[in-house]
Amino acid sequence: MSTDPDLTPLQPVQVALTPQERFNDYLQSRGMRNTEQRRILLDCVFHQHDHFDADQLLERLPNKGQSGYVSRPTVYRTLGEFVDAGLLRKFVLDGRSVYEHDYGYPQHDHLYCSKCEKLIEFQSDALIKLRDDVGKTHNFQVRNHRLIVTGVCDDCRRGRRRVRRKVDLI
Amino acid sequence: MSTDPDLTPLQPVQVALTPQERFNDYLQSRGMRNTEQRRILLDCVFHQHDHFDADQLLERLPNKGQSGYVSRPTVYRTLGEFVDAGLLRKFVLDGRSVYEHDYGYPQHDHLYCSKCEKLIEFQSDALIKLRDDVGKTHNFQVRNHRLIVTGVCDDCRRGRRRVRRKVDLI
DNA sequence: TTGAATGCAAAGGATTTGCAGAGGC
DNA sequence: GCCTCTGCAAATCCTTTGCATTCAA
Repeated sequence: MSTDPDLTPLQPVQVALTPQERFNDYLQSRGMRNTEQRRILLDCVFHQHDHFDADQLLERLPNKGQSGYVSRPTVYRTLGEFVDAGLLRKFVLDGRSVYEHDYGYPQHDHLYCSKCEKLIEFQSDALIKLRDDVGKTHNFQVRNHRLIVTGVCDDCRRGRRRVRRKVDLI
Repeated sequence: MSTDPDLTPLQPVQVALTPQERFNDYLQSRGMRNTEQRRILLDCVFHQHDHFDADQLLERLPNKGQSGYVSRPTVYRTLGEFVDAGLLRKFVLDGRSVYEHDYGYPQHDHLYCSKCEKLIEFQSDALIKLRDDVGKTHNFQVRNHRLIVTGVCDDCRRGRRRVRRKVDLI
């Protein structure tokens, strides 16, 4: 390989269906309904690639009373459905549930900057192998894993001032 | 090495001070006081080597009204102090904060069985190297990491019936 | 038409905080 | 005696739930 894989931005994976199509299949297979709220949330979630929590998703949506509004309980319920449907992955950071694209996106892990709270994605085949090897050694059937490497990112080491966000764009 | 390091139970690390001595140093250096509650909790926490959360620690202590009782807020406050003092490490599992020995115990990671909720420790130098290499590639200053590999443990694969606990002994 | 989904309000669980009294140093 | 620590009660934060109404199929 000529370029370092850890510095190549993660590339989308080839998938047969759009997230919308895949979610429709999921809904139909379970006798669930294709409601306006589910369409709004799916569009919002797949409109940009980033990490977000329920609050941040709510902030991107119209306020109460306006058209396109979705209530907080419905946001929580629907995020759970997206995870079930294999569209999103969820993990916990500083006590909040954080979501990221799963469908159409490769397996990866994160560097987490404790100064600016930015998440940086990286992909490592060696980690997958390591994890599987440890599993074999313990006769443990591996389903998945979650690695978060905490430290200080390049920007913060250089002393750059930047807005501190709860969870940053990549 | 003749034995597989992943199957050798993790061995304590040589340390100069007992946890009690180290915590006393920590308290003195900050002008904090050596109270009975702190002594009770430190003894309880280092009396056995396992993973536990605040509730489980409370369950091991005398009830309200009895001698040796420590209130819930004090348990939470003191666990935070133990983490600050480098005695315990904390991580989040299924929405609860779980604590484990840090002082006098080697860096390690966990296999987490989603059936019986048991935690199995393993140590991997290759993981440390991998994590440091990824950090270098991104000019990211690594402080620490947390890897949890989820799956099904040996016992559960064999279909053994066992009590399902919130967080099991190792 | 009919059962599923929504929004509201309220509950829930884990953890934290304000404060008055207790207790190290 | 001073100032920290504790226990109590209440608050907080994030998330979930019960229920009457709305709405997709």
